Amino acid sequence: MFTQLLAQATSDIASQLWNQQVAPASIQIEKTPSHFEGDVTIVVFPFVKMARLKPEDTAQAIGAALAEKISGIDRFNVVKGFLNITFTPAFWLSQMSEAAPVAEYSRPEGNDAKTIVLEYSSPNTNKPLHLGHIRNNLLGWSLAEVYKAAGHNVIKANLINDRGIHICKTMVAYNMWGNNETPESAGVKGDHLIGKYYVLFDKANKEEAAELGIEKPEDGDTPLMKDARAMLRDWEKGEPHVMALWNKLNSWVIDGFNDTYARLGVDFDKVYRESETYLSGKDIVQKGLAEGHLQQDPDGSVWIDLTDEGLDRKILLRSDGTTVYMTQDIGTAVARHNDFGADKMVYVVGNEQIYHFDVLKKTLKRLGYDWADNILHYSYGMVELPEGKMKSREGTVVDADDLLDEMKQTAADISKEAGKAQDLPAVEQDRLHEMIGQGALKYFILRVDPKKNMLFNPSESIDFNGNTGPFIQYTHARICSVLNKGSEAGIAVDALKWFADAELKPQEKELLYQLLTLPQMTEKAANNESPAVVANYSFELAQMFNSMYQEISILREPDETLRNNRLLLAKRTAETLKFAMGLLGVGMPEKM
RNA sequence: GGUCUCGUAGCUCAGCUGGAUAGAGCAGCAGCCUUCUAAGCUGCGGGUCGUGGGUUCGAAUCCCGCCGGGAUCACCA
Repeated sequence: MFTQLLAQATSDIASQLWNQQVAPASIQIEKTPSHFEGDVTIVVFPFVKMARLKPEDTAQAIGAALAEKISGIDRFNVVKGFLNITFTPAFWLSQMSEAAPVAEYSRPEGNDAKTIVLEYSSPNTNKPLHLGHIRNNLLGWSLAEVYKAAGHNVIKANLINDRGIHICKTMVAYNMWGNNETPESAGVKGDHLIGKYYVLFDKANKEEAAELGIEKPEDGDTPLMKDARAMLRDWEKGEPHVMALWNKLNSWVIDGFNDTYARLGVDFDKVYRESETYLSGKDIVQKGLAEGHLQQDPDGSVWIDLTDEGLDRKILLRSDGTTVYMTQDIGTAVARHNDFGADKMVYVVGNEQIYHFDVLKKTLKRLGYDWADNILHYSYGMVELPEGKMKSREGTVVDADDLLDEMKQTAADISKEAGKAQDLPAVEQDRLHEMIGQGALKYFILRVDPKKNMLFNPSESIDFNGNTGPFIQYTHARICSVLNKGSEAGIAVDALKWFADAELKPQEKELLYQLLTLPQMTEKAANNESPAVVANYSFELAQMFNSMYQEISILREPDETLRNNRLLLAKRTAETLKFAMGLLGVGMPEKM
């Protein structure tokens, strides 16, 4: 974009006038605020010292030199250390025709393209997905798209946690109360059926604990917990009847997950099962012990001592020689690094596991794997309800499938009330409502800073007006409608007419500027690893468009060149919105 | 207690690699649909950017202290 040109020219001027090297990337160039005259502003305070001039004179000197170098500069003015530059109409108009098509931003030529393995979702197979999982899935998928848009190669991975005490609990409950119930016979998704038995187990276990006076039902010695632990031992031995049940229940859950993934438009290049990887890491730890990086206690357990790095002593192998969570993560990280030659490994996991990943990275480094520095724990905040954290056991969760249904229904209600899209076939309307409902949900979740906890208030539900996904979808549909009406009336968009010498309105310059910053925006989103950047950019763009063309007419403009410029801007806006929101997984309807 | 993190309008959030008068949306009030989609637009009211210092031409943004919320520190995952 032209700001890079401007930065380069300014850098050259600094070296000519004051013999100082200034990196073009470090020069601050911004859109001029609307209450000052000018199109873009260069902040010249950093040059004041080298110029040995007052800020005003420094800006004046740079401005004069720039005006000589760049013919597109019409005039400039100086306010304190701010150099405000105004370009000629012809210069502005040339920018659009020189800009690369939006489609090309999706795969820029990146010479620093990295191979990134990005793990996300990673659910437990004992209960259905809830709103917290949705945040994980959307962030993970969208982050992968953002990386791709910045030119990286991404491998999306999912490690399904299909083994352990939690699934044994549901197996015990199913054996006791299941009566051969299946998802088909119960008429529910497999993950919901399994979730029912998990809750049943927990409830019954609490009752047993209360009767027996056991304090902690979780790790206490209730008969039910003993059964569950016995089943886990049988599973590890590979007892056929246990394996059969385990396979059956897991396949139900995973089928259910896959339905939800498909509905959300979330996918994976590689799916791992913890049952296949849970033994990994043991040999690595034993090797590390032999090499003297680790310690062994008298009872045989193996530890790493990270107290000198501000952490604690952590166990890596139990006294019976079995692995723990950390051991498995060491094993899978090494395998993943070797399998994919990954430059970077990203784990999308909630912020309650910051400590765990801190230990993982430091342990890997201690074991001699220097690439541990390339591990990023992409930790996101939790979704809170007005009454506090979501807790599966207390039933204070927002179920993912229910929420998706509700969003779709709300979209349908609003659409019907407004009398929109009534002429579409029922199937199309259904698809539209799904797209809008999901647009509202995805935008709601992705527009906030991933690091922060976010609040979801079910009683107020998610908005469809204002700074929302549907607003951006609406803007896109409106533009499509204008373009369609135009072509019906024989007014086609002609890219060549753009060169005509017609002044752009200030708002149109702002819109054009925003459109031209798309590549910088995707780069920023990738560097900050934040889909929220994309969401906020899209909203600003849509808002600018709506605001401007509420009053100004596009198709009824009598001047052919002006009309064509507006059509071009409109078309470009629609393409940009579709591309940007695509990074968030939000579909853009042509009608709504 | 140690470590990490968050605190911006009544509410939900932007802005944070320091820049000009701190922005949106929702909620409230007042307007705008025989004219390209009103899921929209325009206007009004609403702020000691938790607090006290420091760094400098300049701090919501960087550093330190304090106050308040959250997370975490298992032979669980």
